[in-house]
Amino acid sequence: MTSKKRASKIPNKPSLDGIEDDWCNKWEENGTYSFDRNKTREEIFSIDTPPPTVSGSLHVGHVFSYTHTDAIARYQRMIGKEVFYPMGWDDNGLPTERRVQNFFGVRCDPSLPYDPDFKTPSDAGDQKAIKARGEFDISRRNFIELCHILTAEDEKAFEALWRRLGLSVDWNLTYATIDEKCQRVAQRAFLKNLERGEAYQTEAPSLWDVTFRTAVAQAELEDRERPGAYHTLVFHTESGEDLHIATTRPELLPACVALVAHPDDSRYKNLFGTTAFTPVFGVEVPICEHDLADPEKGTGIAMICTFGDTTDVTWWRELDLPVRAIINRDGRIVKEPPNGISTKAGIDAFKRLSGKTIFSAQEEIVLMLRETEKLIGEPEPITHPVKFFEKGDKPLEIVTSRQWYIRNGGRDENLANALVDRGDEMNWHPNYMQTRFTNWIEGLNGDWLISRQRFFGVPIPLWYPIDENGETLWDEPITPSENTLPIDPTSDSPREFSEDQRGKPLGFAGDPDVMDTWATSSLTPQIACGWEEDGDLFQRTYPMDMRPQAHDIIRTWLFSTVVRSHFEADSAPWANCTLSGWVLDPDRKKMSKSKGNVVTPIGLLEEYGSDAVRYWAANGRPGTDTAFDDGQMKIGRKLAIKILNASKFVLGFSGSDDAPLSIDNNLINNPLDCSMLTSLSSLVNDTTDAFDNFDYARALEKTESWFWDFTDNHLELVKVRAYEAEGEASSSAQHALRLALETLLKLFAPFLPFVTEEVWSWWKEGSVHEQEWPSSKKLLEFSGSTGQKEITVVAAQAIAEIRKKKTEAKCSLATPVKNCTVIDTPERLELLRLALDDVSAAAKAETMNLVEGEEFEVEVLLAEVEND
RNA sequence: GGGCCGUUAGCUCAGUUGGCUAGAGCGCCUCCCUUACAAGGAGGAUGUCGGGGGUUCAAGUCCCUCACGGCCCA
Repeated sequence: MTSKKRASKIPNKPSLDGIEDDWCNKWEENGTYSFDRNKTREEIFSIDTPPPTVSGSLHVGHVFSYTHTDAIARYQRMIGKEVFYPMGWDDNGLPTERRVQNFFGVRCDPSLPYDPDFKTPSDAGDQKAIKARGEFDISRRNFIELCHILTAEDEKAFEALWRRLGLSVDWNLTYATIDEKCQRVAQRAFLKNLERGEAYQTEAPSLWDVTFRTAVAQAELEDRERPGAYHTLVFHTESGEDLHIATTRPELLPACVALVAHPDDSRYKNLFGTTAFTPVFGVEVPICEHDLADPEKGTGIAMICTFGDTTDVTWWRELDLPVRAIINRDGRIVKEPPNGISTKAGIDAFKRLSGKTIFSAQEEIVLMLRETEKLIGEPEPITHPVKFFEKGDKPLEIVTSRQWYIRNGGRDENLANALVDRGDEMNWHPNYMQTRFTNWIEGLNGDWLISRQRFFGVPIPLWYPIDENGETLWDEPITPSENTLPIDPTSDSPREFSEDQRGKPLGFAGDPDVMDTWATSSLTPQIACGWEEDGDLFQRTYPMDMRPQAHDIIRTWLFSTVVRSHFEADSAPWANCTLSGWVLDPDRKKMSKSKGNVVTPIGLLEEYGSDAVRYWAANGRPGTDTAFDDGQMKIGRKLAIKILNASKFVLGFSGSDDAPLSIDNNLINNPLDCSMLTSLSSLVNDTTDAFDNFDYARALEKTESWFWDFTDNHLELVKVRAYEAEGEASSSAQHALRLALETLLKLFAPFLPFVTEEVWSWWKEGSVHEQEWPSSKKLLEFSGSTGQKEITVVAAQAIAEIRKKKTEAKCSLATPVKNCTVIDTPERLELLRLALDDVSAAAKAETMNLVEGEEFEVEVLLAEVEND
């Protein structure tokens, strides 16, 4: 435990300035956080970091939750685990695509051939110039190349921020979800899903965003309150009576395939099984019963259209109704009337709608209903929830199209139960978060739609044969062999064909779609651990030990990752799921760019220092939302400075410059010193338990509290004795202080990696982050039999009381005490007696009297008071 | 409408299987330049533990209920 370093390494005026750059560089040079893949599975702690979306900007929420993970990573490293801690970038997906379009002023046209001579637009980033020239079209491959150019820049900025924050990531293990390896993994996993029947395609109604022209999955939906209006339409029953139907979407009247009411609704019971005729179009539709019909809504009887909302889809499926689709993928009414509309009046009426947007179609149909007097009264305005794509700004439509799905239990109870059970294989921190996972699975009502009609993503790795009539045979996909992955079916051709057969009769067609981003990012454990790429690494790291994330992605990312591991490995992907909360602004609203309340992390790191920001973050309890509070960062900075100063003090007793700052346990024999170490030993116990339970916040809180008590009381009490140049009593104080400091630096290291490393470097070799976590058992051994924990408590109370008397007398704490009398129980006096010299010295008391009594009380006769 | 979480000092939050007089920091007030620290230190005041009911010798903690806030989903 000796060190060759000298006390002269300790700066005169310790400072936090610049320590981030210094230590980031040294950690990189020394490979402090590099992963040693020769360790066995038992020795390794593997962390599945959810890759942040690189085209967005990092915000304090990222800093918050990634700090939590890093604290745990550092703890695991110190208890001897080889930490596998890779970082990824999620650059795959729509946000990147949009950014690339805007930044370079280009649009992707997947039908264009790849242009190998394409040059990056010279006016990239110049919005004015781009606006002047307008966007131009490029091929998918060229577009993706531009995506790579832009995300590479983003990744550099992200990495710099993470390094500055002090994440102990091994930066040699970085991946990006659009890189070649990730594409290969995603395509391989898809092909395996396909082979096992876990992936399938079907022509089905799916939610469609007309702006982005893409299908949208259930997990990407959000409800937004929108104004609407109930229009009351007049249908006719087969016996010629009027039937009033309230609808918010009269423009879908030509898509009406049935009417529906609740089975118990006495108003309509006698109509079930009969038919009615739609107004204007005169189409005969059945009147059905279904318990999803709400007797309270409108007139209690609703029209079912293909498709107005997801309830329509349910009714259509369960009541086995025909399809009369009238909305195309642009969100306009189709040209030709759907089957069922056969009268001349009906066809003429439909012509007035075709080609119109939803909005103008509604105006037109209202006009027609008025003309035929089939609209009762005025539309009644209401506010109701409407489904949106979370990134979109027009209501979703439901269109029927051919899409790929992966089974997720939404249509298969056995699978759903199996996935719920996977939740039991994992430890959830905090525990109650598992309920959200279970509830989400139980609430699913469809499989996972993974095809996206976008460009920047992993292509669905399939081709389809074209028959002699030029019809594409969608049901007979051609799969690539695994060793050719990744492929792009729009530019690569299947091995049985040549490129000139693309799109021709008896040739082939490539699947034009890409996979949902989650279809790749749900595979991060497979990607990071080298599934089917590096079997040796895989068996050392998978299933992973830990996966952190914010609680809002339980239903998306967490869930889909469990689905993929369930299929691919028949296991849960991780042993532990940790959930972090959100950073809220002071009004308790979620911080977000659109609200303009986002603070840039780099500014915070520069203003308060990385340790201070980490301190704030680490105070956020697992799973608990935390208000953004720069006051906490100021406190964190204060704590870091206090650590510097206290360390300087503790290490400043070495006397002559060439005395090594050693720790010799045998020299620690003073009862107060031993008592302090006993107390420290139980702190180590508490923090170790907290960390083992992934409760970093508790570990920090306990350590911090103990540390402040240590500086306020113990340092003050032993100060005089420690200053004595020589002697046994002085040595005991000095060596105990050093042992306490060494221990504290280790306890703080997961939270404040910079300041602890700085102090460590003053007197020790190596990195504090590579040290062994303190052992409470060893500390107990060092403190020996005299280490009664209460001595330090009693002594601290006595000195605190004396300080209080001095303060009440408005005297300096340096004021000498003529006589001090402590009244207390015999047991406590016995303990105090063991530290009496230190208490007396710290109080500057000439004489100390100990008097037995019932209650603790201190009487102080101050020297100056006597003189007055 | 359902699920989950929260409500403790002016503010931000601790308070683990129920157990001494409910705590910390910030802010506020008073004092102190003391040989680690004035970007510091010492001390002080501050509570209907959201409301109501129940279980218990004992409830901030357990149960019921209501209110408010947040998130997720219908």
